[in-house]
Amino acid sequence: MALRPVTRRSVSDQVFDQLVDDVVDGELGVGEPLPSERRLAEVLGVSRPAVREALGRIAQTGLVEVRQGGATLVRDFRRAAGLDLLPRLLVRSGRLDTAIGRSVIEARAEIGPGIAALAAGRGGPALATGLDAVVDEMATVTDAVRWQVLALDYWDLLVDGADSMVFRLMFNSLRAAYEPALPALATILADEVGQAEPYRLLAAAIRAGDAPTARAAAARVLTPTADTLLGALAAMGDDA
Amino acid sequence: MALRPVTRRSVSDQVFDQLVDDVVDGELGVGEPLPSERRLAEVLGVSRPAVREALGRIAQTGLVEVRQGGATLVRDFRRAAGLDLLPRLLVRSGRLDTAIGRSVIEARAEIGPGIAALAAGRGGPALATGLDAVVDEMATVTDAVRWQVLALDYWDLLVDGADSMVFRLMFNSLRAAYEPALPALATILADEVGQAEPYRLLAAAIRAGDAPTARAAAARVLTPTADTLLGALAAMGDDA
DNA sequence: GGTGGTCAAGTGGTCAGACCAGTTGTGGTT
DNA sequence: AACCACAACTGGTCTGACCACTTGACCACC
Repeated sequence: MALRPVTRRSVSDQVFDQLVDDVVDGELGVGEPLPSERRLAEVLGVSRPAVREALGRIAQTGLVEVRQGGATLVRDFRRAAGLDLLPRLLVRSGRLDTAIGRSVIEARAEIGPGIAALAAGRGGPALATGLDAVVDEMATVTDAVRWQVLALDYWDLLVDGADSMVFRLMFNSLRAAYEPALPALATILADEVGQAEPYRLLAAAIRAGDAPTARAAAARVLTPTADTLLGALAAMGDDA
Repeated sequence: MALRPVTRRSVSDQVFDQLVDDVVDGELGVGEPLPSERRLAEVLGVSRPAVREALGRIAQTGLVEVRQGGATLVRDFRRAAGLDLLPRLLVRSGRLDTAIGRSVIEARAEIGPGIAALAAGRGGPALATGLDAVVDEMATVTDAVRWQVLALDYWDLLVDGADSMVFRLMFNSLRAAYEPALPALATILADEVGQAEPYRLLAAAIRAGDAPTARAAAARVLTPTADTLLGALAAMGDDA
């Protein structure tokens, strides 16, 4: 019996979801006005405060622009939204957007080595020891999902070692985007389970404080999985 | 007569600002409960809906966790927040945080070349022509702020050419972070005004579809300004 | 023909007070 | 000691009212 926490969605959460989807899917064109708060409340069968709470969060996301006295206008999220929007773009109405998935994988492969290089210069042996501990556990694991979780833990440590708030926040945003899809990812990447050697080499480069080697080692960690995932995405795209 | 738009801050905006600052500055420790909504409303002299709108946005940012029935708890934003929080971390209570400024500059220098490489593979001559147009204008400009704005326009085009939603959203977040500081940046980088040649070389590499050369050219665009800015930040840090 | 003033209608901003729903701690019961 | 019931919190939602602002139409006036 597999139990999972009950998820309760508040009214304003549901309004938020619905409006975000409408804006992101382009059902509401850029520059067009949203219905008034009162009208939305009436149509959706909720109170105005509930609508307002949702709209306030949507405005913060950069999807709309609200102006007192005037109508609330739809903005171009490609220009105005920040990385926090990524999770909602990646899986849209239950389906994974392959183009966005591709960009996530590319960004991961592009940024990871930079993080490793910074961490090599700043983490020191303490970081390397922590990484090795994770790798030791990875080497013994057989469950594909557990493997992915440990890989995330590994990168979490690495990002800490890079001592960069920007990369930390980027990592958080990216993790939030693909954590929901982690079980699916684990299946696609099942063949990689147990191949801990690249991770160990990266940790060694970190211990040595060798930034260029760490950069290359990180690329060797990331590139194979990136290729596998891009291949899987391409296959999905063909189906659709 | 230099006129600028009047900025009106709503009550819930002010509550939002205040609470974000308190959490980010660590005045409210991680795991600690916030005062109840009713209490906050009373203490701040505003209505409960206003407090709720602010809290909802703060929760979305990942700074707190609200649970019906229980208290609202402070989370560790280093773990939970996304890149959208960056602007509020970079300038905190009017002051620029040098450690975070450093990480922004590092990230820019690290990611820029990757974007250029992607754009070289996807942008084509059309992109290069657009870039050249911006460079042509840069070459004629003498105002330092105007120069920075054009540089941003240049990168905006480049990011479009990379055809990557993740990099686009990252760029938006980073731009949101340092756009407020742009006048100050322009002063520090005044010496770079007019030096458009690196930008032109990058555009040429894009036109040729030569990703490795584009990567190197982007590094040559970014590294000098990064060094200058890091130096300025270090000087600021010494003062404090 | 353009300028500025006036006004009504519609929009978002804020408030007060009430009630529902869920959590937590307390104290009694077994 | 384990369990349970209840009271006193917490956040969630609604209603209806009023304020502040923008918009557009209309109307003088120059």
